[in-house]
Amino acid sequence: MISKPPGIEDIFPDRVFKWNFILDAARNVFRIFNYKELIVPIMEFTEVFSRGIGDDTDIVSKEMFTFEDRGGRNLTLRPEGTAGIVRAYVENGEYNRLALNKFFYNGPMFRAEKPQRGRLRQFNQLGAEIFGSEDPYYDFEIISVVDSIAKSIGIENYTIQLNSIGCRECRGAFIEKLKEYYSLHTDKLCDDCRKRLNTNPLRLLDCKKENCRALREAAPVISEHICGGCSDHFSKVKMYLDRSGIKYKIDNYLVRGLDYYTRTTFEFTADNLGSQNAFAGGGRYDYLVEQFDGKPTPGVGFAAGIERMLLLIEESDIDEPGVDVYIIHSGGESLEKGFDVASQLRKNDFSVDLDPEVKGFKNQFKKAERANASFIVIIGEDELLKGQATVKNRKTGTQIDIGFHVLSSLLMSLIETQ
RNA sequence: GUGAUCGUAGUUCAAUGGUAGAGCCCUGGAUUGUGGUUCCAGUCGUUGCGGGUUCGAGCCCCGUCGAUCACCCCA
Repeated sequence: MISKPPGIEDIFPDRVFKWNFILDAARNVFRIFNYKELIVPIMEFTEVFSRGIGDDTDIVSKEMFTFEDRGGRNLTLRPEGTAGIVRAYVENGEYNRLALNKFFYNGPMFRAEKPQRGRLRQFNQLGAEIFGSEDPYYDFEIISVVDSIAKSIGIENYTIQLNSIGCRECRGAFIEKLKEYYSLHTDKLCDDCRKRLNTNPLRLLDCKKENCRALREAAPVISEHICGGCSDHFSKVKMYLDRSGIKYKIDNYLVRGLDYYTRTTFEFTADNLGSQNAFAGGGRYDYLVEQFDGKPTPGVGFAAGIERMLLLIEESDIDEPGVDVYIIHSGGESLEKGFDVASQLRKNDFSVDLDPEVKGFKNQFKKAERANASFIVIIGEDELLKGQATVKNRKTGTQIDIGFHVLSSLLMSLIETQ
């Protein structure tokens, strides 16, 4: 038997329904906040990601599905959404059309990681990006959008972790201080952290090893080293959050694994996700557009994992509605009558199902049950003789007889008034 | 990529190295027209795959593939 590759899922209807519930809720939030949908390719030139995300990040250095196409071009299945959107934004000169753009997107992403709970090789994200303003209001707005989506799909018990990692200038100075400090203690660092000291010193703060954690206690703290501009920016973000009643926790050690972030970074975490505890994350990226040779344009955005949100609402009973009518018949003329009713109702936008094969009534009642039908129409020998069909309201159990000539129209009004 | 645990029917799980089984699901019947409760019967297997040890392997050993969880990292 042929199976699917590791870390890739088939999604069957019961999960698809919840999936669409999440997407619909998100789309509604995006509408409320006036974001427009953007659809960009799943494949890009590899350079889009190496330049956008950073060559030294784990994602680029060891997690991308990269291949040569038949023309010898170096392509990669997108590991995240932002880089491709920035590429599209720059390539199409969107900043010449509007000073400010608010986009949202959703779709599959690919990372060649070892799968575990909440971590897949093909996973789906929905996210948004704002281009064209460095106003802290927009940092708040992005967080507020995620918060609204989480609330509207019924996720409870999540925490918003918030940090500012500074801008081009002050971050550089902070990193120097960090390097200075950790260089004095290289003997106590783990192997990974010794490498990080050169490649990505900010990540030193993120290490979970005991020794490294202990060292962190006395390490320079970022909030004390960001410049006045960044500090002011961060205060305003917090002010907006406070005003709108969105609770958050400052986490000076929140460092994200993509190089493009500046100033505000945030994560939405939930306890019951296992060790992959973030279901959304994002932040500001004021230099990313110029890194793609675009006109310098600040930006801020987020991405949320659909499968992880699905894990969080798995227990909630969001049930797919059933069909309006299920038709039970005994073949021959009774099937023909049932067929006519089904056609009539379907033309009028009602949902109907039936099994054309002649089976026992018990079998058909089971199917009506499984289809979660609101009404069951029974057309058998007796009904044909009487010239009336039996209509049963499945929830109340009451049934009435209705003449065939008014059956369709009466059914429709019954469904609408129930 | 590293580590731990685990792979038996569609599914959930049994089976001191000695003939592969049960619940659920599914199909049919008890009930010649009223489903979600009973009762009865039936279908479904190269025990993930490949080697090895043994008179004999689902069970032990090696390899391989896959899954789960954790590390790493992130959504």
